[in-house]
Amino acid sequence: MSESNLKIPNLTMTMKRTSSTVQINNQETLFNPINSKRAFEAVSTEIKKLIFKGTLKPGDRLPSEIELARQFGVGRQTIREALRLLELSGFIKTQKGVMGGPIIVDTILNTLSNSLLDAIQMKKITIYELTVARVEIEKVVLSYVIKNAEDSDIKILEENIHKAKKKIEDGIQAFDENIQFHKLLAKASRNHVFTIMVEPIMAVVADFLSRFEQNLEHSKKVILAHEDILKAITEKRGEKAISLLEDHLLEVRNRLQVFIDQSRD
Amino acid sequence: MSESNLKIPNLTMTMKRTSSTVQINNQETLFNPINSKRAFEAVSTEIKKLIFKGTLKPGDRLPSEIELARQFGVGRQTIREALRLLELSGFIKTQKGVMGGPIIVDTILNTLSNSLLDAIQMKKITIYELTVARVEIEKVVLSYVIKNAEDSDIKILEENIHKAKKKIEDGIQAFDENIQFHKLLAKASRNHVFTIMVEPIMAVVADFLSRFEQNLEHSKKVILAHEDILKAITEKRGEKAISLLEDHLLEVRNRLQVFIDQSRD
DNA sequence: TCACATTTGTCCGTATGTATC
DNA sequence: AGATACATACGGACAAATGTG
Repeated sequence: MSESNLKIPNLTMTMKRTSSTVQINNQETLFNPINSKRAFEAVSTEIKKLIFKGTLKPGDRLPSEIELARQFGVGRQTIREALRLLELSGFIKTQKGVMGGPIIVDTILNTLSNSLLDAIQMKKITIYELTVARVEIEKVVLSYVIKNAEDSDIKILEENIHKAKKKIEDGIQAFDENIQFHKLLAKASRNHVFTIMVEPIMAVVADFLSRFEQNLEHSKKVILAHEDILKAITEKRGEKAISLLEDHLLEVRNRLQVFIDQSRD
Repeated sequence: MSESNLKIPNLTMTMKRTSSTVQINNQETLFNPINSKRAFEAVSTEIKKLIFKGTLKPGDRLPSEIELARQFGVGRQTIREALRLLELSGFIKTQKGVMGGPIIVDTILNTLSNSLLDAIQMKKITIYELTVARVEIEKVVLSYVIKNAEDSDIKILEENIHKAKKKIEDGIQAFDENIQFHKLLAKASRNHVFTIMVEPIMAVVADFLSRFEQNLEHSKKVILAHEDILKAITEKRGEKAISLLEDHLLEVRNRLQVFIDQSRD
């Protein structure tokens, strides 16, 4: 399949001080400006650059560790540590075996969700904060859905509801579909920033909601709320849609209240 | 200072299948349930557990790599790869030298912002999308600033403006301070989720703005806008503040119009 | 200032397991 | 089934940084 006699461009250790991509460290970040970049960081950054530039795309195979070590002019351990960074950041996965090696993927949003969970476990973020932010962001998202959504988006949302209803008819809960609905809404806003922000939040919300014993009645209720919202969207009744969404989200928030109370302070 | 004759509890390779932390894989994650956990992942998970449990707290020093390798019954390379995961996740930093070693820190929120930045760069988000999202998110943020900001937050914002003004008087642009103002606003919302979201957005905005030749006149204008906004905040005039912010951001957006036109489609 | 010990950073060689052909 | 190519992992070695006496 994917050709992989890739030559990492002429970076054979051109990396002395890769003028790092956009930095966040403007100020007071108690971090690394002192620590001259380590080799594995430089390698990781170089590969990331190639991915950002589009030279490397999901599905592409990187050369094997040994070959990477040769091309970058570093040892294998360095390459391995660089790959660990890329893997944890959601840029690559590794496959063992003969046609294996590092493969470019795009699972950054998963990565984000996991980090969010870590942050919650470390109590740096409370579920209260998260749900508050969720409501606000989704309200904004919805206003852009009404502005920007195309027929295809509406169709996808309708399919989501349809699938959910079918499950209910079969006596199965539609948990995943109901979470998915909100992610699809974000996509329908046609703004990737919103998509990126909503995805990990919904993953965490799903994680917490899944700890309740769900029941069919509730699933059904959620679907009906989604249906109403979608209807208001198609009718371009913006304010109606937003108020429906708000009601819906506040109800979900109440169901999470147990967790919220636990984490509020 | 920090004692570090820590003995990692009796985990001398008890890790066969550490029942992985909270999972997110609800759906379509094409991921790892098959792949039996690798040694460095197991080590990483064990150490993370100790951090979550509170056994290890920020400031604590972990044993040296060699000692960790001994205690876990694995090689040093495995320990190093585990440390890379923990480092990138914001749980530890490493210091060289005699009193060095892995040290527990808590920079998870930074990690989150960095991941968001990766996602933004990966999705090839247009400046148009970015500025649209920025305006909306900052408006929400500001409404929470007015609700939640404490005197200390206001003070910090005032200091920011003061510092910026001083720079202008000295004939120096106050670029960083003017970017910082928006990050500080996010912090003053007292919702960490907003803080995390605004950070990468401002990083990208700063990156684009820095490509213009800035001038003192403009810097000054920006500071005055910030000052007006802050004044409206302290006077609890919410709507006024928001409309001022909106004007300000739209003006910035106009300055970016060149790029926006280029990237709009 | 100058050794000295400690610890990360890095390289190399080797062995093993595993997936593919 | 056997050969191949790859990740995974171990151990030894040395350089570089850093704090101590």
